[in-house]
Amino acid sequence: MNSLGELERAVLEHLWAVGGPVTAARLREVFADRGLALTTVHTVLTRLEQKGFVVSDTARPRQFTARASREEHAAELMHEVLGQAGDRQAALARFVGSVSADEVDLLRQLLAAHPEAGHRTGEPGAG
Amino acid sequence: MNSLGELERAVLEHLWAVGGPVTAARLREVFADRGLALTTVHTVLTRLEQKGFVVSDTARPRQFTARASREEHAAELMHEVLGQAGDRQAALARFVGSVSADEVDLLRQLLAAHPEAGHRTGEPGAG
DNA sequence: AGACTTTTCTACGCGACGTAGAACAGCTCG
DNA sequence: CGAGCTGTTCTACGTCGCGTAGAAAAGTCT
Repeated sequence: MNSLGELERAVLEHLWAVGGPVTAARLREVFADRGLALTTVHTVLTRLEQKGFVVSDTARPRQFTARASREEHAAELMHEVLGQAGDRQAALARFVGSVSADEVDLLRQLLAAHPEAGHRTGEPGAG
Repeated sequence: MNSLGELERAVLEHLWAVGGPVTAARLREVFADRGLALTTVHTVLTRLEQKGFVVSDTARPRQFTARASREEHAAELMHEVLGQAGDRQAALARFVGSVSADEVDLLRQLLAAHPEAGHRTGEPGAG
């Protein structure tokens, strides 16, 4: 599922941090301390692209961009994990049952502002 | 993070399904269709134990048990994923923003019944 | 003690990842 | 248009995790 290698992970993290498109050459500079060859960076980027975590344009100095933000990615992963749980509801319950108080409050706010779902507490019935 | 091989995964799934302790020999029977050697099953169980997904007693025909239920495991993984997100709140928001309507409702119920946190939305009398 | 069961040790093939050279392709200067 | 530099693709190798299991050691039963 989330099987990324150390370098792959680091590269993806950087793409997330930058937010915008980055070239292989630029990334190489960023990871200068590792003394990587340009092809190494390229290979990693290509693999990340094959795995769907990164996209690139067709411009000449190819621009690589994280397909989703770090948070979107995390949210997606959470869904994946939830999907593996068999009993999604039970897993959700466990999850909610173990988040911090702060996050419980946050969840409440999030749900209060949420547009979706019945929320049948006196709905006129929009549809 | 969640890097389990196919067999490891299958074994863990079975331990979850069974719920209770299982011996290597029993597991071998369960996966008879794969024609595995007993040592293979043992190796897998040992690796799962090293990874912390399984525990075993010291009884002679060693009994292996999943450390957590499937749902607990999923919830733990969700936390791990959330932890990787940098901005936990943003990730939570993304997550909530993309769950199904049914699950949003479930989350509301879960949070309503949740003992933790302030929940200052006008409690009836608790206080 | 002998026979059978269980556990440990060791190892091999394969695929993923870190790593990079070699070759190929496109832009630039003249 | 051609030489040269930059960027891209192809191929490969070492390492490690996983599936797989044999051999041997350790424990159990009668």
